[in-house]
Amino acid sequence: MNISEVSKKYGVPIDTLRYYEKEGLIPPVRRTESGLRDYSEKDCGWVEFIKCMRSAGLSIETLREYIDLYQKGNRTLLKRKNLLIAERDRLARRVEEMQAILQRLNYKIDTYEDKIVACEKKLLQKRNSK
Amino acid sequence: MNISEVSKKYGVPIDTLRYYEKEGLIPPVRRTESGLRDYSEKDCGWVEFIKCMRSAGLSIETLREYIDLYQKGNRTLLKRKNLLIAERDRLARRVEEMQAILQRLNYKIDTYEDKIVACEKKLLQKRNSK
DNA sequence: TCTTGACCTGGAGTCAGCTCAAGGATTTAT
DNA sequence: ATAAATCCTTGAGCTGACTCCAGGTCAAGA
Repeated sequence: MNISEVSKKYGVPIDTLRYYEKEGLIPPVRRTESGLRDYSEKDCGWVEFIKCMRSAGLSIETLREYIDLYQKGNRTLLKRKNLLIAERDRLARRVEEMQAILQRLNYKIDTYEDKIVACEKKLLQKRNSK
Repeated sequence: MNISEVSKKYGVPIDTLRYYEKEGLIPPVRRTESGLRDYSEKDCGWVEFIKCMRSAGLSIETLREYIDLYQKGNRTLLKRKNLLIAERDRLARRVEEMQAILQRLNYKIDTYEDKIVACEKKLLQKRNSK
């Protein structure tokens, strides 16, 4: 699979794919004889994983670290797990925070309803009193 | 309340407070005779609101727009409500996405448990066969 | 064969959102 | 009364994460 196919398949810009690889977020992709990237299934898996984790807010730095550990093989399993746990916990806290803010927004929207009704009433009264 | 008190109270850096005001995220704060900012209760309320909304990911631009509408008075009530609804919907989608990724991370962590157990077993077998 | 489009690299540019620095006025503690 | 801390403004600098550009190579259709 060439780079533009991967780009289309996962909705990640070509420049970003190259950037991720350069930054070590994706293990080096195999090349054709002439030097063009040829993504394997596994490479695609990485692209999808990185896209997903980035969208959850994991930093480039964190993901680089994870891939780095991955490339060192089995002896980093525990470290990788702990990294994932730390990120999961961070994400969980973030989600809770956002849910609370969601509540707050909902409440605020409700009070806007009331304000708008009150405001219309006032306008109506004004009109009637003319 | 002076700027450093507000900064401490809400955990927003002084520079950021000035930046928010300059960018119109907070209505202009009243000054003392000599030009120092003197935050009212209401100003503090804005600071808290902006801090909260920023932490939920609302953009500077969006918040500027909201404060802008607010300062135009009652005739923008509906617009403000609609803005809040749009942001709430965006946030809700975001939260759902993040929950899904949380699931995925949890699953991945579980499989790491298994891998680690399998790996330890293998090591043990090696040691015994020596 | 020629040309057009996709790919390559290295490095510069961009954007949001702060954060810091310089130079000067004001307030507060001694 | 004076030194130290805090405030002010303007404008530059920084960080993370891309995104674009120039200049060159490669591949596939007319």
